[in-house]
Formats: sequence, C-alpha cells, structure tokens
Amino acid sequence: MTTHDETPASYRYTSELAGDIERRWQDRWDAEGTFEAPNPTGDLAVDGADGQPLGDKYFIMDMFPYPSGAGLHVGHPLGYIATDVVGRYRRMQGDNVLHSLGYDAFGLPAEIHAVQTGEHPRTNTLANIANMRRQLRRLGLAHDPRRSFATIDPDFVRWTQWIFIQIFESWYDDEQQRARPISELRAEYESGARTAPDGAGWADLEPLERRLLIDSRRLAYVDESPVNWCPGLGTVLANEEVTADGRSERGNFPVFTRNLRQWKMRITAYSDRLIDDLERVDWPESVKNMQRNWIGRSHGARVRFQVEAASTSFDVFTTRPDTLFGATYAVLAPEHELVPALVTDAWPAGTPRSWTNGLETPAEAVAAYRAVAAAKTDLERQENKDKTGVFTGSYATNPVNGEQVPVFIADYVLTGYGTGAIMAVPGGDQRDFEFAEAYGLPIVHTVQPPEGHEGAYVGDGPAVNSAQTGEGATLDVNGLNIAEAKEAVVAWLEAHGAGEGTTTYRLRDWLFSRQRYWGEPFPIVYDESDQPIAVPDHLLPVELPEVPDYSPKTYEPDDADSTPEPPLARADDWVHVTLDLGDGPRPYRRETNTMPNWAGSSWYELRYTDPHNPDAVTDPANERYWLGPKTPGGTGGVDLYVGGVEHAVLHLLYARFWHKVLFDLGHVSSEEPFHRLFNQGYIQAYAFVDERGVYVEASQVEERDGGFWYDGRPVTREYGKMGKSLKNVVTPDEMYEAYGADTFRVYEMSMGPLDVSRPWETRAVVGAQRFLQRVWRLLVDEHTGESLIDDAELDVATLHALHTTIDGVRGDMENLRFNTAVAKLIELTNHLTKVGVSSRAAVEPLVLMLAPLAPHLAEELWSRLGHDDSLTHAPFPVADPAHLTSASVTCVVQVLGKVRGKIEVSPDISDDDLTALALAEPNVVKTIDGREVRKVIVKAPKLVSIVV
RNA sequence: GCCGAGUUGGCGGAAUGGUAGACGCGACGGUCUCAAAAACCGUUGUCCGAAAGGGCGUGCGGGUUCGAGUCCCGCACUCGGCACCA
Repeated sequence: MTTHDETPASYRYTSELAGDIERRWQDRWDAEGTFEAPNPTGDLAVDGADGQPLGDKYFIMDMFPYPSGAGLHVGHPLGYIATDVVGRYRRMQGDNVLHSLGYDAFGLPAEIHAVQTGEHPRTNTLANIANMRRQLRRLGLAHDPRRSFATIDPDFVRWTQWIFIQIFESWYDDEQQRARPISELRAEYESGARTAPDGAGWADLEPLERRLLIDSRRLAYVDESPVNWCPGLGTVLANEEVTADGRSERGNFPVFTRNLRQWKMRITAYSDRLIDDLERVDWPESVKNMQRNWIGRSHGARVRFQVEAASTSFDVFTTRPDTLFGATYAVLAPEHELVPALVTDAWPAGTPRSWTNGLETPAEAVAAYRAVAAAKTDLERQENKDKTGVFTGSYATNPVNGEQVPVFIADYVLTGYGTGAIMAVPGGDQRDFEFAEAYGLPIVHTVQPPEGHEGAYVGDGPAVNSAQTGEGATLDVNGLNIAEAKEAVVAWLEAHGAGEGTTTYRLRDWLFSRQRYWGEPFPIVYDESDQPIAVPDHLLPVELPEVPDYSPKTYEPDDADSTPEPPLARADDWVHVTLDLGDGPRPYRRETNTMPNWAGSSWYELRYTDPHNPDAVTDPANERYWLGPKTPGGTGGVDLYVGGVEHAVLHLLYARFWHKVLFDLGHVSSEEPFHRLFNQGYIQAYAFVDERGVYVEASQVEERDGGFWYDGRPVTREYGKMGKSLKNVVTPDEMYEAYGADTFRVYEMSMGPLDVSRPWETRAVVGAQRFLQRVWRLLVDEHTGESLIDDAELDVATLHALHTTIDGVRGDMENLRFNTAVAKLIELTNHLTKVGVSSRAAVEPLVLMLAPLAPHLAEELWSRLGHDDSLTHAPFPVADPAHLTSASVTCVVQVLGKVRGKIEVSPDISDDDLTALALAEPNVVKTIDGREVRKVIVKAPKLVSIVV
C-alpha cells in the first residue's frame, strides 16, 4: 500500500486515518453500551424503569454463522452490514432495536478437526468464535454484545434440551389442530374418552402396552423405519439433507435406505399449518414456493380396490378420481405389504408372456422382481425411467364399473408416497401410458383429447367414457369438466363406501438423531424395558462426556450394509447411569445419539430476547414485547430476518415447526418465528486457471490486451464461490487495512441490490473511498485539519438537492435499497463539492444520512460539528416538502413519441401555456414540418406529446 | 417435465407507462509534479455528422398505447428449487 508520510494533505481521509477513527469509536460504543437494547423485564431491563414504555421495538436477525476455522471472506458480512444499516436507521427513527449475533457452533467441521488433531471440538470452536468476533467487531456492527451466545454454551444447550422435552411430552390433537401435553392424552385414555386404535381400553392394557400406546403419539418419538444411512459420514441424515441424486448434501457421499431405530419429529402433523401460514408472513415468494413444494400437499381421493379372489383389498391414492373409468390396471410398489397376499399360485389362463418376465409362477416372478428392486439404490431407480414390472396373478375390481383389472408390481410406484399403490389410467397419465404400451394394456380416454392428440392427455376437457351402464346405474360424469367430475366421483365413492376424498403430503417426519459427537445430547434415558424417559429438568443440561475418540465409525462410502455406531456409545461410564426418577435410584442407559445441527437454530430467535434467563427460554413479557403480534391476528415474529436462500426448506421449516409447538403449548405468543424474511444475494468472485487447468492466485492476475495473465502466461477467467480451492479469497481484514471499515461497508452496500448475487471487484472499492474522502473534505481542511463548516444560508438549488436526497434516501432505507441510497448521497456530495457549500445546514443532514452506512466517519464528523453525544439516536433528517419542487423543470417535448425538444418551464405552468411553448420550440416546429397537429397530450410540467 | 427468478454500455448496476444508461469501476483527455502515484477536473451506449442535428439501441418475434426496459401473447437462453410424488 502507499505510504502517506510525504503527502502534503496530512489530514486526508486515508485508510490510516479511517482506521484510527474506527477503532476509537468502536471502543467508545463498547464503553458506553451504545447498542444495548433494554428489555421489559429481567436482567436486561433498565434499573428502576420496570413498566416504563420502551418505545416501538424492532427486532432484526441475521442467520447466525457457523464459526469456520477459515475465517471470513468479504462475502460473509454482506447481510450483516445490511441489517446493521437497517438497525442504525431504525434507531434514528426512535425505535428500540434488538440486534445481536450468536454462533451456530455445533457441527461437522469442528468434529472433523477434532478427529484429525485430537483437540476437543469445543477448544477449536471457541477459538474460531473469538477470531470471528474480532473480524466482525472491526466492521463496526451495532450489536448488543450482552445478547450474543453460542449454541454450544451449556446454558443454551440446557434450553435446547428443555424444548426437546416439551416436544417429547406432547402429542398432536388432530381435532383441535394443535399440540397438547401428553398428560392430557393419558388422562383421556384413563377416563375412557379415548381408546387405543384397536379399540382396547386403558384398563385392558399392560403397563408396557400403555407406554407404547402413549409413546406412539409423541411429537418426538423413536421409530424403526426406513432412513437415509450414509456410511461415508457414519451417520443417518434427514430427507432435507439428501440431494435429489441420492447423495449427502455434506460430503457428497452415497446415501442408502435402511431400516433403523431412530428419533423422529412429527413435523407432518403441522403440514397444513406450515403451508397455510405462509400466507401470513412477509417472505419472498420463491421461498414460500419451495416450502409448499417440499411439503407437497395434494388433494385427491383414496379409492378401495377389492381383490375378491384373495378376500382382501388395497387403497390407491389418486389426484384424478375423475379418471376412474379409465383405470385399466393397478400397480403396487414392490415393497407394498399386501404383495405376498396377492401373489397367486399359478398364472391365470391366457396371461401374456410379457407379464411374467418369463418365469413359471407368479411367486417366482414377484420374488425376482422384488429382489432386483431392493438391490437398486434410489439413484438407480431414478435414473432408469424405462417402465418395468410384473403381474401378481391377481385381478382387482374397479369400483365404478366392476371391471376386473390386473394388479402389477412395478418400481415406478413408490412405497413412501400416498398409499404405495396406484390405479393406472394410461389415457390420462404419461407414466401409466408408457407402462401400458410396454405391457399391452388397454388405454381408455376419460377426458376428450383435442383432435390429433396422441398418448396420454392430461389437459382439461369434457369427460367421456365415464358412465355406469345397465340397471341401477348411479354414476355418469360424461360431459363434466375435470373439477366437476372429480367432485361427482368422490361423492359417489363416499356414498358407496368405496373411497373418500383425502389429502396427502410429500413431507416426511423429521429424522432427528445423528451418530455424531459434536451435538446436543438427548435428554433421554432408557429403563430396563428399553423405553425412553425424559431426564428431569433439574438434571439439565445433559453434557457431553469426554471421549477418547470423537469419530463415529465410518465405512467405505458404498458399504450399504454397515451399521451406525455413535461415538457416545463408547463412553461406558456416561452411558450407564443411576438416577432417582421418582421410584428410588435405578440403573438407566443414556441415549447415545446426538441432535442434528439444526436443533440450536430452530429456536435461537427466542434466546436473543432474554439471553440469560435461568428460569425460562424467555420471559413471557420479553417474548411478547419483541416477538408478539403487532396487530391482532398477526403471526408475530422477528421484524426482519436476513440470510441466504440455501436454508429455504431446512432451517426455516424446522424453526417454524418448533415455534408452532411452543406456541401451541403456550410458551410463546407468536405463531411464526420470522415475520419478514429477506434473502441476500451472494458475493462471488472471479477465479483463474492456467493452461493445465490449475487455479492460480487470483490477486496476482493482471488484465491487459483483452486477456488475463499470471506470471507472464495467459490464464482463463472463471466465476464462482470465494474460497481456498479457487484461490480467490479476499478478506475483510485486507479491506480494513487498505481502505477502512466504512469504505468497505459503503462499497458492499453500493454494489447492487441486496437480493442479487454479484461479483467482487477489489479495484472498484476505491470509488467508495473517494466518496467518503469528498464528504470529509467538505467539513475538514486536508492540509490543516481545521473545520470548513460555516453557517451560510443555502441557495435554492442546494435546498432542492438536499431535500430530494433526504426524501429519496428515506424511501431507499425503508425498502432496503442501499445501493440507490448511496448513489443519492454521492450525488448530493458531488453537488455540494461543486458549488463549494460547506454550510452546517447542508453537511449536518448529510452526515446523519451517511451514519447508517458509514457510522464511524459520521460519528467523527458529528463530533466535529460540535455534538458531544453519539449520533446513534439523533433523528434521521426529514424532507421539507416546500423544497422538493424546484424553481424550474425541464419539459420534454415529444413528436410521435420521440423526444424533439426540451424547454425550461416553471413547475406550475398551465397546460395551455406549456402547449404553446412546446409548439413554438424550434426543433419541434422543424420536425412537425407543417403537418397537421392531430392531438396534443400534456402532462404538465414534465411532458408534452404531439401527434401529427 | 413442473414451479420460481432473471436477460439493460467494456464491467457492477439505475429508471411511479413519459428525457434509457442515475451512481460507481474501467478507459480516454487534462490539472498538479522533475517524474510517477494519489487527488482533482472533463469526456465516455453506438453509428453518421465540423456542428446543429439525425439513425439505431434494454435477449428474440408479435401486440396494446400518442409513448413500452416497464403492460399483454409467444419464443430462446441463464440461474435456483422439485421431479416416475400418482
């Protein structure tokens, strides 16, 4: 960097001076507790001010970071700067602003580091947090430091575990559509108001049966079912953590479906509310859509198909009950539990050879097909879209027309969705059509396809071939459109006991256990009957034991038959524990799985509101003040939540679920955790590869002659994430050093709209620095350091420039358009520089408007303007409407829509006067060229449009 | 395939249906300097023109309108999500 010793302007706003100013103000803000936000009650309430109004609240949150050992790059702070600008602006509007930053500190990288080094993950994580705090403090973020925490803090873990127990001790009442305490369910069983699904009364059940009955209803439950097992990571994963091609999102290892006993959360109970309440929050439409998509609600019908020969029946799910007359066969998933019952002893006479796969009996054919299907991974199943299947030998009855339709098994029907069985309508479904073609099955259209249409027709149209015939016919939907026909068929099915309208969801229950060390232990022990019991409150938090080895047992990534083995299982002394849970000291076994990374982030918004409360997650008064609904019927929640879109269906869905459980149980007054969500874009960066395809250090690449060069050799430019592997990292520390934090903040905010990703360009940062230097020069003499401020009155043009800027910047601030706010402030600064105005009446509002964006410089100039206090709570300037109109405006004169002349006019000129002036403008006269003026559109004073 | 977002100078981007390209970077020219850097001033969509002025321009093709980057219809491409979900 340049040295400034010889520069004549020794009071210039250089990076050194900026650094001095910034550090000084950061220390002062800390010392004075400038950004501490008072609570209504508890340890953060203002002494002696209990019950005093605190003013309007504004609660801002960033998606909290994982404290990575690599430190920050310039992309990370983008959202933090934006929320900081909002927070500072709201404080100048008089709001009580809650803004802090915690750390999401459990997680895989720390565990991997621990496995490699033997160092406890806590040690490394705490060091990373300290480093990140240092980097962020230098940015000058207006956070309340008293409210920061990390999810690994024992005090935080205690409440994560407490919430887990609340969920464990609840069940979902479908009638009341809310979670209720498990004690109320037990009471209903005991009183006889409710019986077991098989009709058994409470008194008929053995104690263990009672427990199993209760346990089966809990919102957090242990269940043996197919889960995503990832041998490469040595742990199971939630559906949300598995990519579309069947690999782990983390590490990209293959994932296999295995039946394992694991913890789950009954998030599916909340499917409807999670979808419906999206209408009530202020979120980007794209994220709402992703959540709707993920939950995948579809309305349709369940239809019963009888199999007389086997004296049984199966249900299919369809979204198109209107096409039932076109169902010419049925398909079960290969894994469907009814398959063995449907397999006949021999092929029915006349069975086509293609239906048997060439095998002698249905039993052989089905067994062979099931074996092949089971051996396939999910990925293989997905990749092979050719329709295959085999006939079971059984026929089922189509309930509407009595037709006997063959029943197949085929792997294009999935076991996990709907009922795992379908009615196949080749006339109206492309997949069924392909299967029917391959197996020579009849194709019946039930919606009239357009002329010349081939294959399955999925569009709307009048129903055809859809009427019962003969005596006692009660169903005829011919001529109805799809919606009408659906309704009529469902009504008929319900009236005849053959099915009913129903809704299914794609969402599965949330797999909640992981075989890892570095996560929250479950507050659960098992008794001698191997059933889970919650650890009592006074024994929380359950802390992680010290273990010799932090690693779970990992396997070859494609070793599908391996079995998860959590590291905690090896801590014998910890696992086996004697507790007195009310009936004397007894031996128990601890749960050895840990919670997934998402646990802490599923409720942390609550802890910011009352971070040290020893008695509750948060005091109800504090929760109500910071998160409660602002208007009756509102959802409540954080006023502004900013983060990346990558959490659209993971964190944001989980957090909504937990929040709703806590709402149902009466612990919070808000129905949603985050009322307004904003997705910031990413800062990406150019990277360069040489002729071998190896990345070279991006900062050393030169651009010349229309190409890029590294060490004298040509390189090609690529674009991607900032990171070590692309050798294109730029750090905030480098920016502080070269330009100062304020310049860095202004540059990041001015690069473009907050929600758009954009490339980092270090050489453009200087533009922000030049801007701040111009502001500085308006107030301070660069050579002497003396003040240049005077008390001169402002001229009309400057008044106009100032007030339109105030007006515009306010609007931009409200709408998070910081890039245009910066542009307006630059314009004002350039105007003042040009006309040589350093009057207090102009520069003081400029400094105040700059304060949210470049707070250190603004504070420094504010004090040079003679103010002793921080400008944190100084009022943001208000535009005077009298100065928003200027003395004259440029009127554009168009002829046939093209601009042909401009005239300076008074803003309150009359239409007639303006028309006359426009028609007299020389170039307009020339363009009209004597033609007849047919029409004149006047939008005084800005525009006249002449039609000839 | 379905859903969502997008496509504007050399680059990042700005534009309540009303002067397209604010603001910034870069580039070019200048001031200062022995010189360079920094800083400052000016020019900068493109083509024709000495200038005045004019032609063409917001992914492509249509449409509505006195007037379209903006509204409507169709298409292409890019990015994100979902996907044999019945």
